[in-house]
Amino acid sequence: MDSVRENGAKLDKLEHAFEAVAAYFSVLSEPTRLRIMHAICEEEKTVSQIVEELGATQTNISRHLNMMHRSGVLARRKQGNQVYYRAADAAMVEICRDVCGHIAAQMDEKKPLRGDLLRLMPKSRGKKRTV
Amino acid sequence: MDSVRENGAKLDKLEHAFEAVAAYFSVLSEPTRLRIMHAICEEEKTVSQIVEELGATQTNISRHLNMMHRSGVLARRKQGNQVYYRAADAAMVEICRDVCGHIAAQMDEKKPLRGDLLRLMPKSRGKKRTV
DNA sequence: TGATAATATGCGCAAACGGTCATGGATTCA
DNA sequence: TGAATCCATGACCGTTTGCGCATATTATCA
Repeated sequence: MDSVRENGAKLDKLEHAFEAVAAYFSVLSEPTRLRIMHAICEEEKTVSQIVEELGATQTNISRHLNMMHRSGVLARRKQGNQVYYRAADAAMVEICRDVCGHIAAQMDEKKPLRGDLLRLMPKSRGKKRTV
Repeated sequence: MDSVRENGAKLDKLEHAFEAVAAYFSVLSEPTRLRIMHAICEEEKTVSQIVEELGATQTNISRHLNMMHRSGVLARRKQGNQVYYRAADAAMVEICRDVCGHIAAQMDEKKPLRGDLLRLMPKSRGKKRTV
């Protein structure tokens, strides 16, 4: 019982789990990806819609969207020429909302955007808000 | 109402907020930092305790601890020779626990460590668990 | 079929990041 | 005071990451 070096097998699993969790958080650790979440958490949108809304380049948005899709947090649907993306991981959207509330609260001890940040979630199914 | 370019002032705030939220998630987007959270979320520990428990180098742990402290998620207390670190952001610990549960659930559709991951939080004040 | 629009991707680049080694600063103890 | 312990930090390095440019791919439309 000296340290972390004993029931090896299980520990490897735990290690692997930490990497998975880190990867999960990585998705949300980038402003552009957060803006994307913010843009499509309520309704699916096409790549070009998102590009226009965020004022970013198509290449960049496409990369982020693909990354998020591979990570399983976005789903996509192709319709003719265009591809619609939407949030596929309700838990992530909720976590986003929680953290946004948390940050907004500790950012505004002066009142502003909090509402906007919280908007990250559609009809907020009233709940937690540890804020 | 063409795009994102209208009520500018507020928008800048929102932009800044996205960066803050991304920074917040960045803290959790690294396996070693997650292991640190896992190690001290229940009780404060000294740097050397953490180093030994994680089997990492003192330099590396120290850097992460300082980073997490500057980010406001850890608090520290110096006592004599040593420095005790502890979780200072209850919301973050809770988010960790939520995500760990989420990931554990979608990792084990085969049953293992889930319990260990959830242990991330001490006496889990029964709640959500959207899992 | 050829032109055009929507999206994805290979390549290269600069910056950020995680890590190590060596060292410095502070505190305890003999 | 000097040795030893604990922690932080500067310098450096390889890898990853976010980005843009150009190009490929796919689908619509004339």
